[in-house]
Amino acid sequence: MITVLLADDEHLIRGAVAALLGLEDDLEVVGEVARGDEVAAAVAGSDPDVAVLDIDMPGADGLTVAEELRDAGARCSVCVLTSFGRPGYLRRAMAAGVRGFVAKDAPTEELAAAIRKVHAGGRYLDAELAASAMAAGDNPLTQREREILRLVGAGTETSRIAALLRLSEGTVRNYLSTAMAKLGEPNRVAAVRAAREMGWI
Amino acid sequence: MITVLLADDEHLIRGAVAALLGLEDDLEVVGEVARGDEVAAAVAGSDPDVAVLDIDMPGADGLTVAEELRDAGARCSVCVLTSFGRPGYLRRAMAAGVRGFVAKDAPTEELAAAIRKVHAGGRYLDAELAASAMAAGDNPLTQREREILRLVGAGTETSRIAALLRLSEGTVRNYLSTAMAKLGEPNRVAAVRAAREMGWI
DNA sequence: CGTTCGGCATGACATCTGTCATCCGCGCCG
DNA sequence: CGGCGCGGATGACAGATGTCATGCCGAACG
Repeated sequence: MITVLLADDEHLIRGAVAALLGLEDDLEVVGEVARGDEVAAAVAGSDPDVAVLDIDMPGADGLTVAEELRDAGARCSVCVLTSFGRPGYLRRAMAAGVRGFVAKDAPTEELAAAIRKVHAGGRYLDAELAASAMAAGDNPLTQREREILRLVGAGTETSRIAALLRLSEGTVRNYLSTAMAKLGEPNRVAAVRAAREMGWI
Repeated sequence: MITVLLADDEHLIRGAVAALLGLEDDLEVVGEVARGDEVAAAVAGSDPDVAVLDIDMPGADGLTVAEELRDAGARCSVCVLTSFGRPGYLRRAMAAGVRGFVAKDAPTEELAAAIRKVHAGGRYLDAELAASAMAAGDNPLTQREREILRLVGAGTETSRIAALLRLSEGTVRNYLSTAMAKLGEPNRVAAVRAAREMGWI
């Protein structure tokens, strides 16, 4: 029997996935949490074989949590679940020692298959996702560029961003300009959208 | 036995919800589709008692589909499933004759309960959602403002928006200005974010 | 009927944004 | 060591953005 911990912020989805896994004879859901920052405690408490983490969560996102678990030397394997085909996430997940990567629009059987494979010490990559990650290539954005794109995406004014990062406004605009050039987008709104889509911010 | 049609673009989630509903003795999932524009055909084909529609779907969003079903005089009741607490969606759903409205982060039991209630001719509203809808009030944006916010959100340049809508650029900026004022946001990015959050675009 | 109001539309103006040339500092390699 | 490339940082400038005053039209109302 493989024990599983589920982390996803949407209660209904979490329950539905639990129901799905419950249909498998060799899988047992031993814990559920709604926030990234609750995962560590739950892993310590219920000691699951595999942790299934959604990426978009309040508290801490799934990838950050995976990095924490690796650094803490946790016993359990990690399987990440992602909404869209954000290729950039895959690299970070790999770096965090995640061995399972499943897209939410993958066929139903894939999740259980991924959990088994990961628990056996293997890797599981959604084929579509892996392909789009190859196609997209590396994240070309620097730390500063990502930071500023994130703030712009939150609707922050340029002046506030400059103050927050102790930069001149011109510098902030300049980072945005290089980011827009790298992404091939004509303005900040499009750049934020594109970077989000790629999983680069 | 209540027959159910599921519409959600994420395969895994759709399968998981189907598994969840499969646990209920009186519910049977008789069809699944991944796109809004496939719903009408599936309803005609499998003649379900209740259609469970996600709002965010390619092809046509859940609310548009609900309006279509109502206009076509479809027999089946509709239960809408929504990701975030986008209060603005609720009003549109009500107007479209939707009688069930469930948030994806609602407790697991709520979906089955909503389906039964809706099938019996009653209404089902997620309490949290209803409360936030009351708090948020009406959508203050005009048709034009919504149209332009949507285009800006897609990263379209002002000049292209003007061309698309046969307006002068100044007019486009003006609609954005009034939208920003109504939303209390300082720039277009923030305005788009706020409007999305409220379910107003 | 006249008035009033809200949505639509425009141009002019001040401000903000995006681009460019430039400089600094650091790590790397011949 | 000297030179090169890259990320970080800046200010100046042209062009895009946000605001404002204004006008038009149709619906609502006395």
